[in-house]
Amino acid sequence: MKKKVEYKNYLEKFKELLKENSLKFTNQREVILDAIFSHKGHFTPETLHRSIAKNHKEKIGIATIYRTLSLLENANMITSITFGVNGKMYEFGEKQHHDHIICDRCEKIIEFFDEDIEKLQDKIAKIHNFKTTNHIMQIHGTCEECQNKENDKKNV
Amino acid sequence: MKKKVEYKNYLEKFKELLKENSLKFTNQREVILDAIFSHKGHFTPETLHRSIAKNHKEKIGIATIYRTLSLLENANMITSITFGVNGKMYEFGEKQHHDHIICDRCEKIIEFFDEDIEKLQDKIAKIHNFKTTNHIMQIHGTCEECQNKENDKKNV
DNA sequence: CTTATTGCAAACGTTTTGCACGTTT
DNA sequence: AAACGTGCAAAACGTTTGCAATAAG
Repeated sequence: MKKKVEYKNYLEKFKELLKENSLKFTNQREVILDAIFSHKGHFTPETLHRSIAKNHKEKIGIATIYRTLSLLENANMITSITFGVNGKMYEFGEKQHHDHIICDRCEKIIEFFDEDIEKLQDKIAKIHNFKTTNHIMQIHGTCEECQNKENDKKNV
Repeated sequence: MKKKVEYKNYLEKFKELLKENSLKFTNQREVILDAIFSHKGHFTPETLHRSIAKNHKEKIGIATIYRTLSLLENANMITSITFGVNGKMYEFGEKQHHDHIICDRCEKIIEFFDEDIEKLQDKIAKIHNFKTTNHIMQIHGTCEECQNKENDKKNV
């Protein structure tokens, strides 16, 4: 029940966004919004596209996916993160800002938030007279699981 | 004079790297190394390529640039940073680890280092039993200069 | 003379775009 | 009806790769 209500809000917000900009509420946009909402965690335009192809009868072109994702990102309803050189990842937005720990072996993503780091970032921006719009912080390495796997191999 | 000596060290280090891996010291590689060294600040494979085309008579294929950059990055002689989705940036390596403040208007890059942030990152990695290989931290926003430009416009 | 390296062009994966057609307002 | 959105295929972008020719060890 709770989820239903949340989605309604999300959808309402989206509709307002469209109205404010004289954009149109189309079936495709609704399907994409729904798919984003029900997609747990992180997704790429590709995974979203596949997930829609699987779970909805409507076939939506990849170009429309890209266009809608940009729209939503600009409206701060989703957030994007860039890792390497191969594409962007998105995540359902609106939640509290957080940063990422990324396992380069299994590509697992762990989210974290640290008040002190946030404060230090603000301090540094201030020192340089910088007006911050956002920041990126990623810790790359090997997660516990993958470390264990590596050790197992060595001990054979 | 100081620079000359530094470059010699850099070149020596590169030659050792090659020898250790039974790789060859080619003219192209020397030119690329030189170009990287004399390139102030940050560069992309493209800018490096153009700079070589301009300042050296030898024409070097873009593929060779990419291959050499990977080589140098793996050997930790240069470092790469990824911003958006449009390609990598490199910087002359070996120097102390640092992070970046990026102006999204004029694309200026300011480097900074903060001991406390580093410590906090280690702390967080430890909490999650993560073995860190490196981390990325970027503050995005508008630099002082660009803020002033914007204000000027408003006050016309 | 063996092995690595190069340049080229083709392939790659992701993202963007032009355009004729469809849909929302 | 006007304006915006769509799907498609083609283009664009940075990057990687296969290959035959070339250069270094």
